Amino acid sequence: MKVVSWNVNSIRARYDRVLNWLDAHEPDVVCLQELKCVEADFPFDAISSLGYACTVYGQKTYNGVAILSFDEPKDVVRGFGDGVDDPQARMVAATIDGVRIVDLYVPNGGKLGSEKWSYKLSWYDRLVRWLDQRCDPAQPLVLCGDFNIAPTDLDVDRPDKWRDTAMCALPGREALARVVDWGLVDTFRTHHPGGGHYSWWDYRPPGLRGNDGLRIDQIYATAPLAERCVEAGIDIEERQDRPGSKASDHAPIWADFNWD
DNA sequence: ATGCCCGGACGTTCCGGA
Repeated sequence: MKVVSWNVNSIRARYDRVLNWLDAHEPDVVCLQELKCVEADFPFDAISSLGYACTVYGQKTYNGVAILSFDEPKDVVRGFGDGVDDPQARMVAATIDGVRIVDLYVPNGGKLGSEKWSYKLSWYDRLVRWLDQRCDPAQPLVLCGDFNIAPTDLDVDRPDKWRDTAMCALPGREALARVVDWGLVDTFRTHHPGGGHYSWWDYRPPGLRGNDGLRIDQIYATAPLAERCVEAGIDIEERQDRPGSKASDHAPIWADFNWD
């Protein structure tokens, strides 16, 4: 089972790229973030024609997540359902081929100390509560997406520049660590213990040209699944613009599991 | 100290992104 996570920065702006990439790689499960559209504007027909069922949680202009899968999605959940009044579409979950798939677009966090920063930290707290109450680390589960946190300085090209930002500041890293401590393994880090691997580069200079990257997209797995992860990677080629085709600011990341 | 580059929108500049 090949699982992909990709923040596409607008599914409509990335329409051709996403279709071509899916056609070329044929992953079993694809978790998309930042659709930036409501469900009615999602390209169901084109993606379905490649064989995928689409589980979409959309939102106008901002956010929006989706899980694409060859197998039928079961037990679909949109949002934490924790009683918090939160209109932002940042989480969707489904069970596919016996694996619980959880797709996240964690809030950016804005400036440290801002309202958005508080929202990000509380969102992480809600995630941990949801995992504790609704999921089991002894069962096969994938938790993936855009976490908007570089877990350690190994995941940052210029740690000094990014230290006091929402992507790297200690309270955020501690919040992410509490999620991981619930019972998760970082599939990429397991297979690539060294630094210098990133999944996001700002459009603005120095960006990709200057390799000012962060590894803020991750595919985590619980132990019974992580021990079956045979390889993981980042498709940095897809971060490159091509003639007439602009890239997302995030590269797709993937993990391959020996599962069925 | 800020913008740089993008995408989206009751657009003609703004907001949000990370």
